[in-house]
Amino acid sequence: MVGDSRHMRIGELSERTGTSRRLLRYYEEQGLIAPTRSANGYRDYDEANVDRVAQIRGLLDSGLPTRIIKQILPCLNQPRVIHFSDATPEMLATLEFELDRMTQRIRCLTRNRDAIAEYLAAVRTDEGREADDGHEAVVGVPARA
Amino acid sequence: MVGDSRHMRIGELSERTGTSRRLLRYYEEQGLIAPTRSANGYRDYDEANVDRVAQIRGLLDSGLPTRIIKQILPCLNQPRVIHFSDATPEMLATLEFELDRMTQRIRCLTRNRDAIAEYLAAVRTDEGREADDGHEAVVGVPARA
DNA sequence: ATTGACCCTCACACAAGTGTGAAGGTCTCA
DNA sequence: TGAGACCTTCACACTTGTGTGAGGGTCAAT
Repeated sequence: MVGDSRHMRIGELSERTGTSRRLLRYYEEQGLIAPTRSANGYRDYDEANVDRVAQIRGLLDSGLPTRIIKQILPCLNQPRVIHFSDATPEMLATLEFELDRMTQRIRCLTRNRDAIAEYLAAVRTDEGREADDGHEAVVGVPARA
Repeated sequence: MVGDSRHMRIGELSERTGTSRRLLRYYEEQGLIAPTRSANGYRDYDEANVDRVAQIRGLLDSGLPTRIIKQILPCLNQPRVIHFSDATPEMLATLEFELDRMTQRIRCLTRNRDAIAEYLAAVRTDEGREADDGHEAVVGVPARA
């Protein structure tokens, strides 16, 4: 199957991903997406770019810089298939390093999220009563940077 | 127990947390830490600030801006005890909102981390063989922003 | 042929997090 | 009393991700 060729210009991609045109161009400039160009200079995106952009946004929001996202994206190809032939040793090292960092981030976020969840639960339990005194609840602890 | 009063100046805290003095002052300016001052103008930090700073760094690295960290830190007090009396409704709303965002971040990071882990595993399995052709492996999908 | 809705590039601007350094105060030790 | 190692504030500067707008093409519909 040669795939459906549902193409679009920057405006549509912008609307479908909730991302400003400016940012789509920026991501391109950073090498995160590579739309083709139509006869007139217009950028031409295909369906796969929708997920791609969502992925980029998610990673950016999680604190990864474009520089890193650019490096890990090739391992996360659209048809959910890995094509590796271009796996240099440095590349793999970077990947392992980032894997670790991501795991740390996840731990830190989880710990703090759980702490907040507990806090909210405690406050809600306490609702109605006047809480003018100190109450107790166990809270998480930071991650080692 | 009135707690051990192991105090220190900015230089020591900097070394113990691996954070530049500049940043410690910046975090203070942003209201994330509030050292007291000695008779001379020197900042005076106590032991609890070590964990505090680690926590701040972790959250920052996870993509949370100081503005948000400032809001959630009060719920994450040092003796791992929650003192709530200052829980305004807006505050709780913000907290719930951020809780959601953190959960999304965690999902996105986890998904992508797992994808990278699988990629690495696949590459390693393949090690030695000449991989000049496309190989296959299932990969994760982005998070909805 | 003009209008309107697209697209293009370029560039200035801004907030956040961080580095760096100047100009100067404090304290300890020889 | 001077040197050295701290500390202070202030300020300029860089990078990243983002907004905004100027100046200008393309294209379809009227």
